Amino acid sequence: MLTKSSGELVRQQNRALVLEALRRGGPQSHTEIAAGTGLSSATVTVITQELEGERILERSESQAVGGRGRPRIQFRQRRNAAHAAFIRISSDTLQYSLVDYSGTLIDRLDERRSNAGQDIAGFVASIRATLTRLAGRSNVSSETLLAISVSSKGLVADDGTTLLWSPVLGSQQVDFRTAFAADWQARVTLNNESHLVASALHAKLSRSGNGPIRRLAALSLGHSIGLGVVDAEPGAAVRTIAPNFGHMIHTHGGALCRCGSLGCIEAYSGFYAILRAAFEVPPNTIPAPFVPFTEVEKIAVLARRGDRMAEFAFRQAGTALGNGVARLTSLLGQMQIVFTGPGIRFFDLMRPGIDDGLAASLGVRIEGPPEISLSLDEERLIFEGQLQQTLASIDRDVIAAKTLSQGGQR
Amino acid sequence: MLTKSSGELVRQQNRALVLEALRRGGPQSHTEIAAGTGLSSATVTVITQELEGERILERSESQAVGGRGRPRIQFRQRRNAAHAAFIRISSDTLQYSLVDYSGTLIDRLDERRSNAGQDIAGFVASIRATLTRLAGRSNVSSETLLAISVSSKGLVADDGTTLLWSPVLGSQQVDFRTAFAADWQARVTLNNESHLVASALHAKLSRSGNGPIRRLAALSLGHSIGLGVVDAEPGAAVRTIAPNFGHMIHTHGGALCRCGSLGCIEAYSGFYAILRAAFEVPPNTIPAPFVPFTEVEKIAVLARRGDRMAEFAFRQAGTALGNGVARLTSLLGQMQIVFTGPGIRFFDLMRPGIDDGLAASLGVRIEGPPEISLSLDEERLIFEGQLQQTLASIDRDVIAAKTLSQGGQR
DNA sequence: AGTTATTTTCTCGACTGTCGAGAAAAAAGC
DNA sequence: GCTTTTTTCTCGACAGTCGAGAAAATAACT
Repeated sequence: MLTKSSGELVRQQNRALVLEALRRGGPQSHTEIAAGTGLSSATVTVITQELEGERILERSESQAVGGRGRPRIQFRQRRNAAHAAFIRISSDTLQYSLVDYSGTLIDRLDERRSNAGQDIAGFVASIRATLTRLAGRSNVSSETLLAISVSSKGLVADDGTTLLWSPVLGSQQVDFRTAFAADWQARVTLNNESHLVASALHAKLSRSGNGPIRRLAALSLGHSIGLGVVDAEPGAAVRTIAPNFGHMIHTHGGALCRCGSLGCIEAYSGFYAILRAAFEVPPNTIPAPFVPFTEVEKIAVLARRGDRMAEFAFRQAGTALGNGVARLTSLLGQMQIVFTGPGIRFFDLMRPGIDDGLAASLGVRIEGPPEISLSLDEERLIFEGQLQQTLASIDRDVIAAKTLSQGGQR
Repeated sequence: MLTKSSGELVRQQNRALVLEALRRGGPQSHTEIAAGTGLSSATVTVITQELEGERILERSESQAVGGRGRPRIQFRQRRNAAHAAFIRISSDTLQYSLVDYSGTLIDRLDERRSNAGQDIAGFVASIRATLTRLAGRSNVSSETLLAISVSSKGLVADDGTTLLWSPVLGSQQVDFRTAFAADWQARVTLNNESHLVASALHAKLSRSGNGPIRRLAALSLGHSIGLGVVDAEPGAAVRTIAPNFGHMIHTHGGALCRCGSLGCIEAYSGFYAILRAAFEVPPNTIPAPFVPFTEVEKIAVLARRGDRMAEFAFRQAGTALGNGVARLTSLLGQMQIVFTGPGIRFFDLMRPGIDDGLAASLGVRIEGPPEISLSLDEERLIFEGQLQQTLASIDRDVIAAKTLSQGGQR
């Protein structure tokens, strides 16, 4: 449904535009902002003065670019205007990062996770304590910590803050919004890792390539299988989804998955599934909770030497992935696929199965196979995705809070 | 990416708002529009006067609602301000409809389709000729026919006008935009039927129920299987997709589908597939091009009497659908499902299979099964969907054309 | 019939926002 | 010190929305 528009909304929109330009292009002068946004010079003056008064932007007279004329003065985000915290939950560690409003990392802390059974309350309490410690040692107060972004593999609820199922906690659910409500007023979001990877890759490739990419999927291969999809319909806002891909049904009544269901993609393509298939363990065997990476590598060596069962294990994993991607494109349309995660070391072994699984689909037969590529630095992409999404959301909030802000004084 | 905003855009947005309110609530007076849109009375005056000057709206002083005070005067769409044509392609008929800007049907024409092999050029030529005849006899000129909306079962390309694959034409492709370019300047769109059904149902149920529905899928059962999905993310624009559901892979290397692939959902759940399974014809047999509805009914009678193979055929069809819906919700999230089409007469027979196919998924196990209902009047919903989408698109065009319009004179 | 009450529509001035043009500012070159 | 060049800022014009109250149009009342 449409909503009313007015002069004030126009200003909001254009303020957002200025901040977005600054995010995208780094510190910029008055004229650069005007060129980048399409706003007139006069309007840029008004908006930057306003943002300066609210202590969101500051000017840095540096950058003595030789040349005639009045020197440009650059505007940049005032670093202490806001802060954000990221918490990355993975199977073996918890990584905490603290960034300022300009997007620079100011502190980081890695905590080894004990895989020993910890109850959910203890888990949450420990995260709360560590975050408080991290913020404390950088003197970041509840006033300026505006966003907390948690990332994990697994299934996120529609509310965007509840973890429904994860490889780390199983079906023990956590609502991170309520978890942090007592300590912080920050806006809390929970993101699937692959979602962040897809988002970061989309931004990166759209910048470098020719024009924005229509649709992109990031598929993370490892012990579990993750998927993030970015859909940039021209004219509309970019939309991202983090489907429950690893636990989408591959074959009805098929192999037993770690989640307890039968026939999930993960039960064919996850590390434990490859192990199971290679050693001809019956597919209804309860999967090993952890598979050392070296074990999978051993199987890969066997497969590359021509071992039939090892070859079959990777091929079967590929077929499940190929079918899954074919289903994805049947539903959402043709898209570019980027594989990430530790599993891409074995991509060559899975490729025949993937192609096989893809070719089965009418959509692929008509429109051709999707463009497939690999990306190695998953970790960095997760961080970049978190950075982009969170700072953009802070920008939006900062904009909306215009009148409420205590700024404006000198 | 954000775009520049300005005063003129505000006016555009608010003009659109007024037209949308009129679409939703029928003819309305000045005050009703103000209340419905949230705009001030003064603004409504300016906008309605403008639209009247452009000969898009007209006032009808009727509706002598007893009561004191100055009588309300109602604004309504000027019926001749624009026209739209709908062409519905189904396996046995071509239905042409002509509507005016107020949304009332002014002419309709049904043409029996000869199933005899007709070449694609002849098919297109015949449609062009009939549309010209229909418009001619109602005196609708190329100037006022602003939109042509074609609907069919099958797979629509990303461009929104090319039919990639359809049960009617197979993989003979047609780009309807170029097909009509010579005769009309109208904006041409091609929609999947189930897409339109989903869109109409979403609008209808959102109106009647409490608040807008988050997500809804319409699944059409018949000779082929169609799916339309509406995703109304709060805050964002409503998004609709028309996936290639019938030809999404159900089982890798499975039964032979009419499209030539192996293992499509349709190859298990389409009428011909039910027939094939019930009579124990090998699943790699080339499917019958047309299955009379009465044949399927006969099998249903058998199944209801307890015939094992007939029962199995429907159950298997249900499992394929259930798995498909489970995959859909894995990717897009939980949603309400509405079944339509002739196949719902056998819904009771498929239900066990559907539930079975759904239950296999982790998402369903965690969030519970989706809400499922049936809807009988598929044909009417297709028309309503076409009406809503097309008139809304004409409204948008009309708004944008403000300055270019030859209106304004008296 | 004339007056009053009531409701709706329209008009006017204030306010907010964008824009183009040109003034003011600040540096390099001569 | 003056000129040139480039950037930033200021000013008036213009477009749009809004609230308040005037004008319009009818029913009810005397």
